[in-house]
Amino acid sequence: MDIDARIKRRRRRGGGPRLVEDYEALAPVTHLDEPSDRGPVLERLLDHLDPVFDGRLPPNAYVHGPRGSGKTAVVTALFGHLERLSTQTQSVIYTSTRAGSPSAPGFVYVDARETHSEFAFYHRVLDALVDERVPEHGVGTEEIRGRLHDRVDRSRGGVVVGVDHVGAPEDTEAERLVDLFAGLPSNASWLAIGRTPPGETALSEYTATTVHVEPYRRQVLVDVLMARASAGLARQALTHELARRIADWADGNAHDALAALFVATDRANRDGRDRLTPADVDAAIAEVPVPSVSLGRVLALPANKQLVLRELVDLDADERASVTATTDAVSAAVDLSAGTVKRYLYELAESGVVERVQAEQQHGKGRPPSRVELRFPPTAFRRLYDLRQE
DNA sequence: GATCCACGGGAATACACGGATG
DNA sequence: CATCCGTGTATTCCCGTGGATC
Repeated sequence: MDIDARIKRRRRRGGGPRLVEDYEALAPVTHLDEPSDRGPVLERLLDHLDPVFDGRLPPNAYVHGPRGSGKTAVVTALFGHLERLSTQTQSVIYTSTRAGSPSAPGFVYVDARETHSEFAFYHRVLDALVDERVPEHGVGTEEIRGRLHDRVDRSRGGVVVGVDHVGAPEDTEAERLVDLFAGLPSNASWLAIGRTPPGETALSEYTATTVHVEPYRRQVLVDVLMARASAGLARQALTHELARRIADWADGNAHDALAALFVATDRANRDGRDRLTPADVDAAIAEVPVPSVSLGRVLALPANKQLVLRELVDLDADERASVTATTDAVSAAVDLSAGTVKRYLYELAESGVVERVQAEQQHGKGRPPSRVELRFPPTAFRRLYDLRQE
């Protein structure tokens, strides 16, 4: 680690007791390389991917389960390991055969929250497969798709594309994805991950396998919390008792549990304490909305939308009394036009990041305004956002 | 010069209310 | 009394433009 980072860490804790060893390790959006206690799911995913170990492609698949059940945690970890294995195998083969064509399938993880357009999707997959940088401008979608086909057709093993956070069924999301997947090379198969049960999404009509992920059981969730605490907090900072308290409340949702731990930690840290108290935990639990949108989703938003949210979390009640008032307050602080800020707010409400709550109509004239309420814990967002700006 | 996409801006539509109208 | 209309506000929808990048 370089000296700057060491100094920064010292300054940040200001010589007081060091509660937080590592905010990143503690963050609800971070996934550990070895997720705890998702063994059975891992086994079923490996069963599905088994053909890979004979150099063949598995069929398409759909993984589904409720919020915070560890879908992303297990898939990112698994794909990470497989990709590492794959590149190692490739280099072995590369040195022992004359052709440079790799035989082990590649594994690419794509977060649909960050790749909205067709261009972005193919770009992401191609970028993960090749060493050279893939241009983001000046070249059309078809060109990128063509390059991707070339690259994958040349490989013998093909590629498995994992697409996480695929959307709700009502919109045309499933249709769009099917088209997107149809544009992949023939030597590719996909694994989609979402919350929608298979019967309710057209996606499952194209898959041979579906894997269901169950919510965490209470004791397992306690273990998850304790593992996080030991990765990111000072020793003894989180007691078993408090972890149980969080787990009871979170009801199997690891995201919300970790968010509560994160907020509680922030509170204790601000007060200069070196361990969490029941009051910290209670306050944190009160701050996490139910239902809440995942912080990963918030932090995957375009930069300027996050900027708007960053201002929003610092506004006081009367500045949030209506969309118009909020627009005025935010656009005064930010280099965006009022029109854009307002549109953002409506779009954020549409996607569930914030919620519009209609005011009790008071001043007779006109349609009654609605105020904007957060669907995520503001303390957690504030801290994570600020950390990422450094 | 080509391309993507974030912004900006404005038109169209929805909603609430009170008063006018049949 | 039921319905329509005008006004004012909120919300949704759409698309052209331009910055950034290759």
